[in-house]
Amino acid sequence: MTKNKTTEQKIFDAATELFLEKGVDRTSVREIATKADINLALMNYYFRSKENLFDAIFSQLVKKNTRKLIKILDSDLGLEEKVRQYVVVYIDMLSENPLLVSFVMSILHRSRERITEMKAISSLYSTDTFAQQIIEEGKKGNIRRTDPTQFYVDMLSLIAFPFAIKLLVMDKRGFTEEEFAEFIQERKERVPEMLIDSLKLR
Amino acid sequence: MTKNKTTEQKIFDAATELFLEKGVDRTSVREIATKADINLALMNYYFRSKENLFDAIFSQLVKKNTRKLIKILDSDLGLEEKVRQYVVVYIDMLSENPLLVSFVMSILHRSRERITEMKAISSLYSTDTFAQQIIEEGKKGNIRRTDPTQFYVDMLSLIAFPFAIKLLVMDKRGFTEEEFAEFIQERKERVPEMLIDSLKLR
DNA sequence: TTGCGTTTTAAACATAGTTTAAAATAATGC
DNA sequence: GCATTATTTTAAACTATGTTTAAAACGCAA
Repeated sequence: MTKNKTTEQKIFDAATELFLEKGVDRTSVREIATKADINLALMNYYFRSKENLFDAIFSQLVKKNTRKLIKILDSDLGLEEKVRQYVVVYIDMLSENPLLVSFVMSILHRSRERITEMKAISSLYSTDTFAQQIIEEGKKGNIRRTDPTQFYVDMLSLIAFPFAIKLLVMDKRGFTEEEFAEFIQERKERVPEMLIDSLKLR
Repeated sequence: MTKNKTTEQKIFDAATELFLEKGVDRTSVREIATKADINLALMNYYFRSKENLFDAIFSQLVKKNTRKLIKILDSDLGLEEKVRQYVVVYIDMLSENPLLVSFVMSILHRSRERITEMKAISSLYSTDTFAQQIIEEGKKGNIRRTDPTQFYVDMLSLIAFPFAIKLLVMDKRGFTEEEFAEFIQERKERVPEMLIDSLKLR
């Protein structure tokens, strides 16, 4: 019963598992073929190339994970609450799926010029109600006048970068996996506080 | 006169240029050999492997660039001034050498387990007077009690990550190179302010 | 059952990093 | 100054990668 999968699905699933486990570059097509129990050439038959297969997998991963985040940004929550929820949900997401980060990093490093063409990227865009909200609240004098792009970049940086430098932090501080996880958990309070503070009038 | 370079130097220089220009993965050994005007096998003769050559180049790049940063952290400046200088010098460094970031990112993504073995990493470590300073000032009640690691990670994130997601930001906001450079320049004021605010007592 | 489009296969191809073993060159000892 | 030894350079081959090819196997409608 577990084996009604189409060939395309078998390839997709095997590749996803391997890519997440050992990284794209360190996963060979022959390895995928073996794990999926298919002929080598079928990978190129169904997906035109390994890069293409990667794109497909990445798109699916991003879509699956960013839906909730975009929903928060586009909701009608107040700015403070919106930031709080976004940070916590995002950090939880990366905590549960730490490989997503190195996955994303590998794209940023890969294919420089082609990055904007990636289908998946488009799903990273919210409808910008968040940016509008920051501008509006600034005009009303509820918060400091703030460049939404700067604020959004601050937010992303404080959320995602620690995962990217995980191994460096662990090595420098002698953290175990558990200690690093704890370190990250603390950030679910620290980061929103910092971001909201930066919006406060002085 | 320009050609008294030893073979090892010729390889090193050609590879450095190519790695920075097109990335490590997209630079072939044969290409390096051609540019350096040497035989293909000499690359393996002088450096044991391409990965090793990369390590050597990376070490040199990191050393050359981080000296100034470590000096600031280990200086006897006050905390505020130290943060200000560190952020500005770091951002300037990455602005002038934007390829350093994608270079570093590629390492974080590469060789996961071997990362701590990298010679270059050690030069990222200051003698931790900075951490001590944060703890001391916290005890004295001059600033909020703060986990130095958290603060350091905040700082690094706000400085470096925007460079890593440069293409995403440019695409999303329709920035030109100049506009992105300007965006980064603004962060030289914004980021220290944010960091210093986070230390203030409330 | 025949014919035709789809799927699968084994084999070959091009390019990558690396190794080898011989040749060329430089250095050393007598 | 020559013979020997060590170092450097070379061309070629080796292995592994992603990809392509052309034939075979399969599925199904006419």
